[in-house]
Amino acid sequence: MGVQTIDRAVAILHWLGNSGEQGMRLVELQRALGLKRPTVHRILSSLMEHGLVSNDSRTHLYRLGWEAAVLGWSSVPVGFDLRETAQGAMSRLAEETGATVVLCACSRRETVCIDRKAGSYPIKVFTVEVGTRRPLGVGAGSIAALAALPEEEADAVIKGLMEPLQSYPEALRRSIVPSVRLARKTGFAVSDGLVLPTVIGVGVALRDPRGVPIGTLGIASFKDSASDKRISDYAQLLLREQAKIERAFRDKMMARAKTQALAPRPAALRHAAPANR
Amino acid sequence: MGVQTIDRAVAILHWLGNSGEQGMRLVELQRALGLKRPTVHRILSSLMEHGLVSNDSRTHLYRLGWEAAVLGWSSVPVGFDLRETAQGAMSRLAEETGATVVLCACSRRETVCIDRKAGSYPIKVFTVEVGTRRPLGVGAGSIAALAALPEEEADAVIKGLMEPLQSYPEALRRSIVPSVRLARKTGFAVSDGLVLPTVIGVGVALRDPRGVPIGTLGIASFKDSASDKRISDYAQLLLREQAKIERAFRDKMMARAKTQALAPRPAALRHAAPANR
DNA sequence: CCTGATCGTCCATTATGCGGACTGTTGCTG
DNA sequence: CAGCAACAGTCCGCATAATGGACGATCAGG
Repeated sequence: MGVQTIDRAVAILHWLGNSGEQGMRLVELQRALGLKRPTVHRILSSLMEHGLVSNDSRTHLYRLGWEAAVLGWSSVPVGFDLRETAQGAMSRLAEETGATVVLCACSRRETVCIDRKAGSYPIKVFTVEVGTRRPLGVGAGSIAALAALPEEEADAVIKGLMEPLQSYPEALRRSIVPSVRLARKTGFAVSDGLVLPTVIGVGVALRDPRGVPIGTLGIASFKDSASDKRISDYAQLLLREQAKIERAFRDKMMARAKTQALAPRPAALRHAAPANR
Repeated sequence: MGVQTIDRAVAILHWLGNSGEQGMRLVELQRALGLKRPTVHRILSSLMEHGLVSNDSRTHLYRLGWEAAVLGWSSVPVGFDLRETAQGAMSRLAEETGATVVLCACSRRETVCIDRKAGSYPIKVFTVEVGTRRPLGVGAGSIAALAALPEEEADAVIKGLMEPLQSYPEALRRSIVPSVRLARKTGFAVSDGLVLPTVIGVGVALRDPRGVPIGTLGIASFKDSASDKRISDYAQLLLREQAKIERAFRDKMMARAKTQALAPRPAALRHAAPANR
């Protein structure tokens, strides 16, 4: 089905994204992928030639490169940038709660952290870095995203999730089904110390105009005597911002639909050429 | 050197980015790449499986997919998002001039449009869409980027540029060297009807804290009796915003350097795994 | 209903990518 | 500072995985 080399290259890109600014060494990647060193090295070299991967020649650490960012920017139609659209929400939430706000994008059966904002509260909760990938089901926002799927689809996804969740505690795995059920009713999800013992998280899903979850918005704070009380406050704030963001997407889409009306279908050849060799 | 399949996959991604929302048909890609149809189709299928490419099943048009955006977001350390950082500048410029503002990212020997904002002026200049790739040398910002390179490097790049610029008018090619020289003195560049006859553009380079050009900011408007006079006004505004953006990057980098101080080097294996089969 | 365009799939061939084995480099340790 | 261990990078013969010619399917227009 897939093309072996591309599958491997994409896997490498995912791992490097997940490693964030820290980066990864060649052997780490080798072990992670279960491939031989020369193979990984060759693919990395190729990706580096294209700028998708960069390599700190001092430390030999590999990271995602500038071209990965460029590819992303050039793929997002003006106004549909999730990170940008959620900017205001993130600032307001960090300001109002003082806690840590996390924005993730849904990526197949995972979520990827794409932005993070720390509030003023002196003890920061930094459970995830930008780039971190985690299977759906891990974290409050993630649960909310599952709850936003059509019930059958969610069940199917959850079934397939048990394997990647192997490395997480069983308590987390067992909590998914009931948590999702609850989130379907309330519209938000809570993760009470399941991912990290002392951390409590509240999250909502962000849906595109068709209702498909494309991201999550969450607030993380330390568990203490007052945290139970805070949960509902956080949830209210999150639901408010969720509405704003989703409306922004709807509006953008409407505006777009108007200017396009009925676009020409067959489309003759374009000429201006990307100069890749 | 490179891995054939990866080279081809990246070339496809570049072409699809360049085609923007319009998308491309299979045969167009086939012709563009000079490959056989089954080959292109197989690579496309693989990229689709990974979500990097999407396919409108009604029109059979291929476009960049959601995962391309996700990859981009997850690759950009918080605060170093060019598109986001330039947001304010784009709005102010569009507001103040009423003209069309264009933001590009430098990508090897090309520039890629990554954002666009139309001012209030009733006749819009839409020469480029988000995603459009053009060789360096085409457009005012592009010239400014060349001028921001060390002189020797710029000369080398310009030399290698003549081939991809084949499809552009000779007047444009001949204007590059003198335009770059001028831009080196003034700090901005002007493209007077060279890309499109009736359009005049002014642009500046955006440099990272090391001085390397990573993007361009430009203003495009129609040529008329007053346009000569407007050029210097536009240039002043652009230089102002250039300073702001570059300072923002410098500040972000400083802040980052502080929190990191001396990061641990060897870095043990991380466990949390991206679940790509 | 035919013609001419495109999209998608099959499968034999072979060029392409794979990985075992070697060399070079870095940094720890006694 | 010699000696070792762990890692980065390169070479090249072999076989596997990608290639592309050929075929069938689909759709639009005349």
